[in-house]
Amino acid sequence: MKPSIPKGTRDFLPSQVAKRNYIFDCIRSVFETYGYVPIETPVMENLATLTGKYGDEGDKLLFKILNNGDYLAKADSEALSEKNSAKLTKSIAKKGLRYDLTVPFARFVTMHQNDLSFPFKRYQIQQVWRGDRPQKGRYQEFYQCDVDVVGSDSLMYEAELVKIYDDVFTALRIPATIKVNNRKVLYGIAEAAGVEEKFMSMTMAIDKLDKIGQDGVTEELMQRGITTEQADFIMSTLKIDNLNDLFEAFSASPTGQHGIQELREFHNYLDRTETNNNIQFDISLARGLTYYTGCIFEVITDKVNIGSIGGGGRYADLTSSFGLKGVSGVGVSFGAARIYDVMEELDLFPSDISQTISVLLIAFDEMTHGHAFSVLSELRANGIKSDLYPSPAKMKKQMKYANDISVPYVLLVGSEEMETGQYSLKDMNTGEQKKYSIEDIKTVLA
RNA sequence: GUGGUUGUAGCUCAGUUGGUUAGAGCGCCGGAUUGUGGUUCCGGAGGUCGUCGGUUCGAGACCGAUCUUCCACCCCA
Repeated sequence: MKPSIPKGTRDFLPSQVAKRNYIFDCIRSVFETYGYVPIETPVMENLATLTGKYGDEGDKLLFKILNNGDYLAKADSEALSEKNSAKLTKSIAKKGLRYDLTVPFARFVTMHQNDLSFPFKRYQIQQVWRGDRPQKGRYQEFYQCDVDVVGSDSLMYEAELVKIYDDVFTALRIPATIKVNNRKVLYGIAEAAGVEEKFMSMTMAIDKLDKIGQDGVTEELMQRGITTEQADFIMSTLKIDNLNDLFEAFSASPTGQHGIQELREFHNYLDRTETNNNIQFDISLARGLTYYTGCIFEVITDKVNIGSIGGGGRYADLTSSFGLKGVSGVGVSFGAARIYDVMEELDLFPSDISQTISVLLIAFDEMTHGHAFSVLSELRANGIKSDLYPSPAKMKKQMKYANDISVPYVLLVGSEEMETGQYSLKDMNTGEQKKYSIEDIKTVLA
Protein backbone atom coordinates (compact mmCIF):
# COMPACT_ATOMS: atom_id res chain seq x y z
CA MET A 1 0.00 0.00 0.00
CA LYS A 2 0.95 3.56 -0.47
CA PRO A 3 1.90 5.19 2.84
CA SER A 4 0.05 8.30 3.93
CA ILE A 5 -0.84 10.26 7.05
CA PRO A 6 -4.22 11.75 8.03
CA LYS A 7 -5.06 15.18 6.69
CA GLY A 8 -3.96 18.09 8.79
CA THR A 9 -1.12 16.10 10.36
CA ARG A 10 2.58 16.22 9.53
CA ASP A 11 5.84 14.33 9.91
CA PHE A 12 8.79 16.26 11.25
CA LEU A 13 12.31 15.83 9.87
CA PRO A 14 15.25 16.19 12.27
CA SER A 15 15.93 19.75 11.12
CA GLN A 16 12.29 20.65 11.70
CA VAL A 17 12.28 19.15 15.18
CA ALA A 18 15.44 21.11 15.93
CA LYS A 19 13.71 24.32 14.91
CA ARG A 20 10.62 23.47 16.90
CA ASN A 21 12.71 22.71 19.96
CA TYR A 22 14.40 26.06 19.54
CA ILE A 23 10.96 27.67 19.92
CA PHE A 24 10.01 25.42 22.84
CA ASP A 25 13.30 26.04 24.64
CA CYS A 26 12.85 29.77 24.32
CA ILE A 27 9.27 29.67 25.56
CA ARG A 28 10.09 27.24 28.36
CA SER A 29 12.96 29.33 29.61
CA VAL A 30 10.77 32.45 29.81
CA PHE A 31 8.00 30.50 31.58
CA GLU A 32 10.43 29.20 34.16
CA THR A 33 11.92 32.61 34.74
CA TYR A 34 8.45 33.76 35.75
CA GLY A 35 8.01 30.90 38.18
CA TYR A 36 5.77 28.54 36.21
CA VAL A 37 6.19 24.79 36.58
CA PRO A 38 5.46 22.09 33.98
CA ILE A 39 2.65 19.56 34.09
CA GLU A 40 1.32 17.03 31.61
CA THR A 41 -2.16 15.60 31.09
CA PRO A 42 -3.36 12.65 28.96
CA VAL A 43 -3.93 13.17 25.25
CA MET A 44 -7.43 11.79 25.73
CA GLU A 45 -9.99 12.98 28.21
CA ASN A 46 -13.43 11.69 29.01
CA LEU A 47 -15.74 13.16 26.44
CA ALA A 48 -17.93 14.55 29.21
CA THR A 49 -14.96 16.67 30.35
CA LEU A 50 -14.65 18.27 26.94
CA THR A 51 -18.15 18.64 25.54
CA GLY A 52 -19.98 21.90 26.07
CA LYS A 53 -16.82 23.82 26.94
CA TYR A 54 -16.13 25.27 23.50
CA GLY A 55 -19.64 26.05 22.24
CA ASP A 56 -21.56 24.12 19.63
CA GLU A 57 -18.92 24.70 16.97
CA GLY A 58 -16.24 23.39 19.26
CA ASP A 59 -18.18 20.23 19.98
CA LYS A 60 -18.31 19.49 16.26
CA LEU A 61 -14.55 19.82 16.01
CA LEU A 62 -13.83 17.42 18.89
CA PHE A 63 -12.23 14.14 17.88
CA LYS A 64 -14.15 11.32 19.52
CA ILE A 65 -12.54 7.97 20.22
CA LEU A 66 -14.61 4.92 19.37
CA ASN A 67 -15.07 2.60 22.35
CA ASN A 68 -13.09 -0.61 22.33
CA GLY A 69 -14.81 -3.95 22.17
CA ASP A 70 -18.25 -4.61 20.78
CA TYR A 71 -19.33 -1.00 20.80
CA LEU A 72 -22.38 -1.61 18.64
CA ALA A 73 -23.87 -3.96 21.21
CA LYS A 74 -24.12 -1.06 23.64
CA ALA A 75 -25.04 1.56 21.05
CA ASP A 76 -28.19 3.61 21.38
CA SER A 77 -30.33 1.62 18.96
CA GLU A 78 -32.88 4.40 18.66
CA ALA A 79 -30.24 6.93 17.61
CA LEU A 80 -28.79 4.33 15.28
CA SER A 81 -32.05 3.69 13.45
CA GLU A 82 -32.71 7.44 13.27
CA LYS A 83 -29.19 7.87 11.84
CA ASN A 84 -28.72 10.61 14.44
CA SER A 85 -24.93 10.83 14.75
CA ALA A 86 -24.86 13.44 17.50
CA LYS A 87 -27.17 11.37 19.66
CA LEU A 88 -25.35 8.12 18.87
CA THR A 89 -21.95 9.51 19.87
CA LYS A 90 -22.62 9.35 23.60
CA SER A 91 -23.29 5.63 23.50
CA ILE A 92 -20.31 4.60 21.35
CA ALA A 93 -17.56 7.06 22.37
CA LYS A 94 -16.60 7.71 25.97
CA LYS A 95 -13.30 9.43 25.25
CA GLY A 96 -12.06 12.27 23.08
CA LEU A 97 -8.75 13.90 22.12
CA ARG A 98 -8.10 17.13 23.97
CA TYR A 99 -9.08 20.27 22.06
CA ASP A 100 -6.95 22.67 24.07
CA LEU A 101 -4.88 22.62 27.26
CA THR A 102 -7.03 24.93 29.36
CA VAL A 103 -10.05 22.72 29.98
CA PRO A 104 -7.92 19.66 30.85
CA PHE A 105 -6.01 21.98 33.19
CA ALA A 106 -9.23 23.03 34.92
CA ARG A 107 -10.06 19.34 35.37
CA PHE A 108 -6.54 18.76 36.67
CA VAL A 109 -6.79 21.59 39.20
CA THR A 110 -10.11 20.32 40.48
CA MET A 111 -8.86 16.77 40.89
CA HIS A 112 -5.59 17.72 42.53
CA GLN A 113 -6.71 20.78 44.49
CA ASN A 114 -5.45 19.30 47.76
CA ASP A 115 -1.98 18.70 46.35
CA LEU A 116 -1.53 22.21 44.96
CA SER A 117 -0.58 25.50 46.60
CA PHE A 118 -2.43 28.53 45.31
CA PRO A 119 -1.79 30.63 43.39
CA PHE A 120 -0.71 27.71 41.24
CA LYS A 121 1.39 28.65 38.21
CA ARG A 122 1.78 25.98 35.59
CA TYR A 123 2.93 25.67 32.01
CA GLN A 124 2.18 22.88 29.58
CA ILE A 125 3.59 22.17 26.11
CA GLN A 126 1.64 19.40 24.42
CA GLN A 127 -0.33 18.62 21.28
CA VAL A 128 -4.01 19.31 20.83
CA TRP A 129 -6.39 18.11 18.09
CA ARG A 130 -9.20 19.81 16.24
CA GLY A 131 -11.25 18.37 13.40
CA ASP A 132 -11.04 21.58 11.43
CA ARG A 133 -10.62 21.80 7.67
CA PRO A 134 -6.88 22.29 7.18
CA GLN A 135 -5.35 25.40 5.67
CA LYS A 136 -1.99 27.11 5.89
CA GLY A 137 -1.18 27.53 9.57
CA ARG A 138 -4.24 25.48 10.48
CA TYR A 139 -3.69 21.84 11.31
CA GLN A 140 -5.70 19.06 12.92
CA GLU A 141 -2.78 18.27 15.21
CA PHE A 142 -0.63 21.02 16.66
CA TYR A 143 1.30 22.03 19.75
CA GLN A 144 0.10 24.60 22.17
CA CYS A 145 2.27 26.16 24.84
CA ASP A 146 0.05 27.31 27.69
CA VAL A 147 0.84 29.29 30.83
CA ASP A 148 -1.87 29.73 33.39
CA VAL A 149 -2.16 30.82 36.97
CA VAL A 150 -5.15 29.80 39.06
CA GLY A 151 -6.24 30.76 42.54
CA SER A 152 -5.81 34.53 42.34
CA ASP A 153 -7.79 37.31 40.74
CA SER A 154 -4.97 39.83 40.91
CA LEU A 155 -4.63 41.84 37.70
CA MET A 156 -0.90 41.59 38.30
CA TYR A 157 -1.06 38.29 36.47
CA GLU A 158 -2.68 39.76 33.39
CA ALA A 159 0.26 42.15 33.20
CA GLU A 160 2.71 39.34 33.89
CA LEU A 161 1.32 37.20 31.07
CA VAL A 162 1.43 40.05 28.59
CA LYS A 163 5.01 40.62 29.63
CA ILE A 164 5.70 36.93 28.98
CA TYR A 165 4.31 37.38 25.46
CA ASP A 166 6.55 40.39 25.06
CA ASP A 167 9.64 38.52 26.28
CA VAL A 168 9.07 35.46 24.11
CA PHE A 169 8.38 37.33 20.89
CA THR A 170 11.31 39.63 21.55
CA ALA A 171 13.59 36.62 22.05
CA LEU A 172 12.31 34.97 18.87
CA ARG A 173 12.60 38.29 17.01
CA ILE A 174 8.99 38.15 15.81
CA PRO A 175 7.44 41.62 15.61
CA ALA A 176 4.18 41.19 17.50
CA THR A 177 1.09 43.17 18.32
CA ILE A 178 -0.57 42.14 21.56
CA LYS A 179 -4.23 43.07 21.54
CA VAL A 180 -6.05 43.48 24.83
CA ASN A 181 -9.70 43.79 25.69
CA ASN A 182 -12.04 42.80 28.48
CA ARG A 183 -15.12 40.66 28.23
CA LYS A 184 -16.85 42.88 30.78
CA VAL A 185 -16.39 45.83 28.44
CA LEU A 186 -18.11 43.88 25.70
CA TYR A 187 -20.84 42.91 28.12
CA GLY A 188 -21.11 46.57 29.04
CA ILE A 189 -21.77 47.43 25.41
CA ALA A 190 -24.51 44.82 25.29
CA GLU A 191 -25.95 46.06 28.55
CA ALA A 192 -25.88 49.71 27.54
CA ALA A 193 -27.47 48.82 24.21
CA GLY A 194 -30.11 46.72 25.95
CA VAL A 195 -29.16 43.46 24.23
CA GLU A 196 -27.71 41.52 27.18
CA GLU A 197 -29.47 38.35 26.11
CA LYS A 198 -27.69 38.52 22.73
CA PHE A 199 -24.27 39.14 24.28
CA MET A 200 -22.51 36.12 22.74
CA SER A 201 -24.05 36.67 19.35
CA MET A 202 -23.12 40.34 19.45
CA THR A 203 -19.48 39.69 20.34
CA MET A 204 -19.11 37.27 17.44
CA ALA A 205 -20.27 39.97 15.04
CA ILE A 206 -18.02 42.61 16.63
CA ASP A 207 -15.04 40.29 16.38
CA LYS A 208 -15.23 40.53 12.61
CA LEU A 209 -14.71 44.31 12.52
CA ASP A 210 -11.18 43.99 11.05
CA LYS A 211 -12.39 41.67 8.37
CA ILE A 212 -15.76 42.94 7.21
CA GLY A 213 -15.66 46.60 8.32
CA GLN A 214 -18.25 48.75 10.06
CA ASP A 215 -21.02 48.27 7.53
CA GLY A 216 -20.48 44.54 7.55
CA VAL A 217 -20.70 44.35 11.33
CA THR A 218 -23.81 46.54 11.40
CA GLU A 219 -25.43 44.25 8.88
CA GLU A 220 -24.42 41.15 10.77
CA LEU A 221 -25.72 42.57 14.05
CA MET A 222 -29.10 43.12 12.45
CA GLN A 223 -29.09 39.62 11.01
CA ARG A 224 -28.60 38.43 14.55
CA GLY A 225 -31.86 40.13 15.60
CA ILE A 226 -30.51 43.43 16.89
CA THR A 227 -32.49 46.55 15.92
CA THR A 228 -31.03 49.31 13.77
CA GLU A 229 -30.99 51.74 16.72
CA GLN A 230 -29.24 49.23 18.94
CA ALA A 231 -26.73 48.38 16.22
CA ASP A 232 -25.98 52.07 15.66
CA PHE A 233 -25.47 52.52 19.38
CA ILE A 234 -23.09 49.54 19.47
CA MET A 235 -21.12 50.82 16.49
CA SER A 236 -20.77 54.30 17.98
CA THR A 237 -19.53 52.80 21.25
CA LEU A 238 -16.91 50.81 19.35
CA LYS A 239 -15.45 54.07 18.03
CA ILE A 240 -14.58 55.28 21.52
CA ASP A 241 -10.91 54.55 21.89
CA ASN A 242 -10.01 55.83 25.34
CA LEU A 243 -10.92 54.31 28.64
CA ASN A 244 -12.17 57.49 30.33
CA ASP A 245 -14.77 58.21 27.64
CA LEU A 246 -15.83 54.58 27.67
CA PHE A 247 -16.26 54.73 31.43
CA GLU A 248 -18.66 57.63 30.91
CA ALA A 249 -20.51 55.77 28.18
CA PHE A 250 -21.03 52.89 30.60
CA SER A 251 -22.88 55.02 33.18
CA ALA A 252 -25.81 52.62 32.81
CA SER A 253 -23.65 49.50 32.94
CA PRO A 254 -21.91 48.57 36.19
CA THR A 255 -20.33 45.57 34.48
CA GLY A 256 -18.90 47.75 31.71
CA GLN A 257 -17.43 50.15 34.26
CA HIS A 258 -15.97 47.24 36.17
CA GLY A 259 -14.29 46.09 32.95
CA ILE A 260 -12.76 49.52 32.45
CA GLN A 261 -11.50 49.44 36.04
CA GLU A 262 -9.83 46.12 35.37
CA LEU A 263 -8.14 47.44 32.25
CA ARG A 264 -6.87 50.47 34.17
CA GLU A 265 -5.47 48.28 36.91
CA PHE A 266 -3.85 46.01 34.33
CA HIS A 267 -2.19 49.02 32.71
CA ASN A 268 -1.00 50.30 36.06
CA TYR A 269 0.97 47.12 36.51
CA LEU A 270 2.15 46.92 32.94
CA ASP A 271 3.33 50.55 32.92
CA ARG A 272 5.87 49.62 35.58
CA THR A 273 7.74 47.36 33.22
CA GLU A 274 9.49 47.83 29.88
CA THR A 275 7.97 46.25 26.79
CA ASN A 276 9.30 45.97 23.25
CA ASN A 277 6.19 45.00 21.32
CA ASN A 278 3.09 46.96 20.49
CA ILE A 279 0.43 46.50 23.17
CA GLN A 280 -2.91 47.74 22.00
CA PHE A 281 -6.37 48.13 23.48
CA ASP A 282 -8.80 46.77 20.89
CA ILE A 283 -12.44 47.05 21.80
CA SER A 284 -13.46 44.81 18.93
CA LEU A 285 -11.39 41.88 20.16
CA ALA A 286 -13.89 39.26 21.33
CA ARG A 287 -12.49 35.70 21.10
CA GLY A 288 -14.81 32.80 20.69
CA LEU A 289 -14.06 30.49 23.58
CA THR A 290 -17.03 30.85 25.82
CA TYR A 291 -15.30 30.58 29.16
CA TYR A 292 -13.48 33.92 29.24
CA THR A 293 -14.89 36.44 31.71
CA GLY A 294 -12.36 39.26 32.16
CA CYS A 295 -9.31 40.47 30.25
CA ILE A 296 -8.72 38.78 26.91
CA PHE A 297 -5.60 38.75 24.73
CA GLU A 298 -4.65 37.93 21.20
CA VAL A 299 -1.29 38.19 19.44
CA ILE A 300 -0.83 38.81 15.76
CA THR A 301 2.12 39.64 13.57
CA ASP A 302 1.37 41.92 10.66
CA LYS A 303 4.32 40.59 8.65
CA VAL A 304 2.62 37.28 7.91
CA ASN A 305 -1.02 36.59 7.13
CA ILE A 306 -1.55 33.54 9.28
CA GLY A 307 -4.16 34.52 11.89
CA SER A 308 -3.35 34.80 15.55
CA ILE A 309 -0.18 33.27 16.99
CA GLY A 310 -1.38 33.41 20.56
CA GLY A 311 -4.44 34.09 22.66
CA GLY A 312 -5.84 33.84 26.14
CA GLY A 313 -7.66 35.52 28.94
CA ARG A 314 -9.22 35.40 32.37
CA TYR A 315 -11.77 32.74 33.21
CA ALA A 316 -13.37 33.37 36.58
CA ASP A 317 -15.26 30.15 36.79
CA LEU A 318 -13.79 27.41 34.64
CA THR A 319 -13.37 24.88 37.45
CA SER A 320 -16.93 25.27 38.71
CA SER A 321 -18.24 22.90 36.04
CA PHE A 322 -16.01 20.29 37.70
CA GLY A 323 -17.34 21.20 41.13
CA LEU A 324 -14.63 23.57 42.35
CA LYS A 325 -16.06 27.05 42.88
CA GLY A 326 -14.45 30.41 43.46
CA VAL A 327 -11.14 29.66 41.75
CA SER A 328 -10.25 32.31 39.22
CA GLY A 329 -7.65 31.69 36.55
CA VAL A 330 -5.91 33.54 33.78
CA GLY A 331 -3.70 32.19 31.07
CA VAL A 332 -2.35 32.58 27.58
CA SER A 333 -1.40 30.19 24.84
CA PHE A 334 1.31 30.22 22.19
CA GLY A 335 0.55 28.56 18.85
CA ALA A 336 3.84 26.78 18.22
CA ALA A 337 3.04 25.60 14.70
CA ARG A 338 2.09 29.06 13.53
CA ILE A 339 5.06 30.64 15.26
CA TYR A 340 7.18 28.10 13.39
CA ASP A 341 5.58 29.03 10.07
CA VAL A 342 6.06 32.73 10.74
CA MET A 343 9.71 32.26 11.65
CA GLU A 344 10.28 30.14 8.58
CA GLU A 345 8.71 32.75 6.35
CA LEU A 346 10.66 35.61 7.92
CA ASP A 347 13.83 33.50 8.03
CA LEU A 348 14.32 34.04 11.76
CA PHE A 349 15.83 30.69 12.74
CA PRO A 350 19.54 30.79 13.64
CA SER A 351 21.57 28.77 11.16
CA ASP A 352 23.40 26.58 13.68
CA ILE A 353 20.47 24.97 15.49
CA SER A 354 20.30 21.74 13.52
CA GLN A 355 23.90 20.81 14.24
CA THR A 356 24.02 17.49 16.04
CA ILE A 357 27.68 16.54 16.47
CA SER A 358 30.88 18.57 16.75
CA VAL A 359 33.20 16.18 14.97
CA LEU A 360 33.01 13.24 12.57
CA LEU A 361 35.82 10.69 12.60
CA ILE A 362 36.96 9.23 9.29
CA ALA A 363 39.13 6.12 8.98
CA PHE A 364 40.88 4.71 5.92
CA ASP A 365 41.02 0.97 6.41
CA GLU A 366 39.88 -1.78 8.74
CA MET A 367 42.79 -1.36 11.14
CA THR A 368 42.48 2.40 11.55
CA HIS A 369 38.69 2.08 11.76
CA GLY A 370 39.08 -0.04 14.89
CA HIS A 371 41.51 2.47 16.33
CA ALA A 372 39.22 5.35 15.43
CA PHE A 373 36.47 3.65 17.40
CA SER A 374 38.60 3.81 20.54
CA VAL A 375 39.40 7.49 19.86
CA LEU A 376 35.67 8.04 19.44
CA SER A 377 34.99 6.47 22.85
CA GLU A 378 37.48 8.72 24.48
CA LEU A 379 35.99 11.86 22.92
CA ARG A 380 32.50 10.78 23.95
CA ALA A 381 33.69 10.02 27.48
CA ASN A 382 34.75 13.66 27.59
CA GLY A 383 31.32 14.85 26.58
CA ILE A 384 32.24 15.74 23.01
CA LYS A 385 29.37 15.05 20.61
CA SER A 386 31.00 12.87 18.01
CA ASP A 387 30.53 10.03 15.58
CA LEU A 388 32.54 7.70 13.35
CA TYR A 389 31.60 6.84 9.79
CA PRO A 390 30.52 3.18 10.04
CA SER A 391 32.98 1.84 7.48
CA PRO A 392 36.35 2.83 6.03
CA ALA A 393 34.69 3.84 2.76
CA LYS A 394 36.22 6.05 0.14
CA MET A 395 37.25 9.39 1.49
CA LYS A 396 35.15 11.26 -0.95
CA LYS A 397 32.08 9.44 0.27
CA GLN A 398 32.90 10.03 3.92
CA MET A 399 33.73 13.69 3.37
CA LYS A 400 30.52 14.16 1.45
CA TYR A 401 28.56 12.68 4.34
CA ALA A 402 30.34 15.06 6.72
CA ASN A 403 29.41 17.92 4.45
CA ASP A 404 25.79 16.80 4.17
CA ILE A 405 25.24 16.68 7.93
CA SER A 406 27.10 20.03 8.25
CA VAL A 407 29.45 18.86 10.96
CA PRO A 408 31.95 21.63 11.79
CA TYR A 409 35.02 19.38 12.15
CA VAL A 410 36.31 16.14 10.65
CA LEU A 411 39.02 14.09 12.34
CA LEU A 412 41.11 11.98 9.97
CA VAL A 413 42.39 8.71 11.41
CA GLY A 414 44.93 7.02 9.12
CA SER A 415 47.92 4.81 9.75
CA GLU A 416 50.25 7.79 9.95
CA GLU A 417 48.03 9.44 12.60
CA MET A 418 47.74 6.19 14.48
CA GLU A 419 51.52 5.78 14.72
CA THR A 420 52.39 9.35 15.67
CA GLY A 421 49.33 10.07 17.85
CA GLN A 422 48.90 13.33 15.94
CA TYR A 423 45.50 13.45 14.28
CA SER A 424 44.47 15.67 11.40
CA LEU A 425 41.58 17.91 12.38
CA LYS A 426 39.88 19.60 9.47
CA ASP A 427 37.74 22.70 9.89
CA MET A 428 34.94 22.17 7.38
CA ASN A 429 34.07 25.84 7.14
CA THR A 430 37.53 27.18 6.35
CA GLY A 431 38.99 24.00 4.87
CA GLU A 432 42.04 24.36 7.11
CA GLN A 433 43.63 21.25 8.54
CA LYS A 434 46.05 20.91 11.47
CA LYS A 435 47.51 18.07 13.52
CA TYR A 436 46.71 17.68 17.21
CA SER A 437 47.16 15.13 19.97
CA ILE A 438 43.98 13.70 21.47
CA GLU A 439 44.43 15.89 24.55
CA ASP A 440 44.59 19.02 22.38
CA ILE A 441 41.56 17.92 20.39
CA LYS A 442 39.58 17.63 23.60
CA THR A 443 40.29 21.27 24.42
CA VAL A 444 39.74 22.52 20.86
CA LEU A 445 36.34 20.83 20.65
CA ALA A 446 35.27 21.32 24.26
C1' G B 1 -19.49 21.37 8.15
C1' U B 2 -20.48 24.74 3.08
C1' G B 3 -18.37 26.49 -1.69
C1' G B 4 -14.06 26.43 -4.64
C1' U B 5 -8.92 24.73 -5.79
C1' U B 6 -4.66 21.39 -6.36
C1' G B 7 -2.13 16.55 -7.38
C1' U B 8 3.10 14.44 -13.35
C1' A B 9 10.66 11.77 -10.99
C1' G B 10 13.24 12.90 -4.18
C1' C B 11 12.05 18.67 -5.01
C1' U B 12 10.19 22.79 -8.30
C1' C B 13 7.56 22.50 -12.58
C1' A B 14 6.72 21.72 -18.51
C1' G B 15 3.60 18.37 -21.30
C1' U B 16 -0.16 21.40 -27.96
C1' U B 17 -7.62 20.22 -30.16
C1' G B 18 -7.27 13.23 -26.66
C1' G B 19 -2.58 10.14 -30.81
C1' U B 20 4.07 6.21 -30.81
C1' U B 21 8.68 5.08 -25.97
C1' A B 22 5.89 11.36 -20.60
C1' G B 23 10.34 15.84 -20.47
C1' A B 24 13.55 19.91 -18.03
C1' G B 25 16.20 22.13 -13.97
C1' C B 26 17.82 21.00 -9.24
C1' G B 27 18.88 16.80 -6.17
C1' C B 28 20.60 11.56 -6.07
C1' C B 29 24.23 7.55 -7.68
C1' G B 30 28.93 6.46 -10.38
C1' G B 31 33.49 8.25 -12.73
C1' A B 32 37.48 12.12 -13.78
C1' U B 33 40.43 12.15 -8.34
C1' U B 34 43.05 4.58 -4.42
C1' G B 35 44.42 10.43 1.94
C1' U B 36 40.13 15.26 1.35
C1' G B 37 33.62 17.74 1.07
C1' G B 38 31.20 22.24 -0.55
C1' U B 39 33.34 24.37 -7.41
C1' U B 40 33.84 22.09 -12.52
C1' C B 41 33.41 18.21 -16.40
C1' C B 42 31.50 13.27 -18.12
C1' G B 43 28.07 9.26 -17.46
C1' G B 44 23.78 6.79 -15.04
C1' A B 45 19.44 5.49 -12.33
C1' G B 46 14.73 7.11 -11.12
C1' G B 47 7.56 7.95 -13.01
C1' U B 48 1.00 2.51 -11.94
C1' C B 49 0.89 10.86 -14.34
C1' G B 50 -2.87 10.82 -6.15
C1' U B 51 -6.39 6.42 -6.16
C1' C B 52 -10.64 3.72 -8.12
C1' G B 53 -14.14 3.58 -11.93
C1' G B 54 -16.22 5.46 -16.72
C1' U B 55 -16.19 7.58 -22.01
C1' U B 56 -13.04 6.36 -26.40
C1' C B 57 -10.00 2.42 -31.48
C1' G B 58 -6.75 5.25 -28.11
C1' A B 59 -6.67 9.11 -21.68
C1' G B 60 -1.35 12.46 -18.10
C1' A B 61 -5.27 15.36 -20.78
C1' C B 62 -12.40 14.33 -20.97
C1' C B 63 -16.42 12.61 -17.10
C1' G B 64 -17.70 10.62 -12.00
C1' A B 65 -16.35 9.16 -7.13
C1' U B 66 -12.71 9.30 -3.41
C1' C B 67 -8.22 10.92 -0.83
C1' U B 68 -4.92 15.03 -0.33
C1' U B 69 -3.30 20.33 -0.75
C1' C B 70 -4.36 25.26 -0.67
C1' C B 71 -8.28 29.30 -0.63
C1' A B 72 -12.97 31.69 1.03
C1' C B 73 -16.73 30.88 4.82
C1' C B 74 -17.45 28.88 9.94
C1' C B 75 -14.32 28.89 13.81
C1' C B 76 -9.52 29.32 15.66
C1' A B 77 -3.43 28.54 17.44
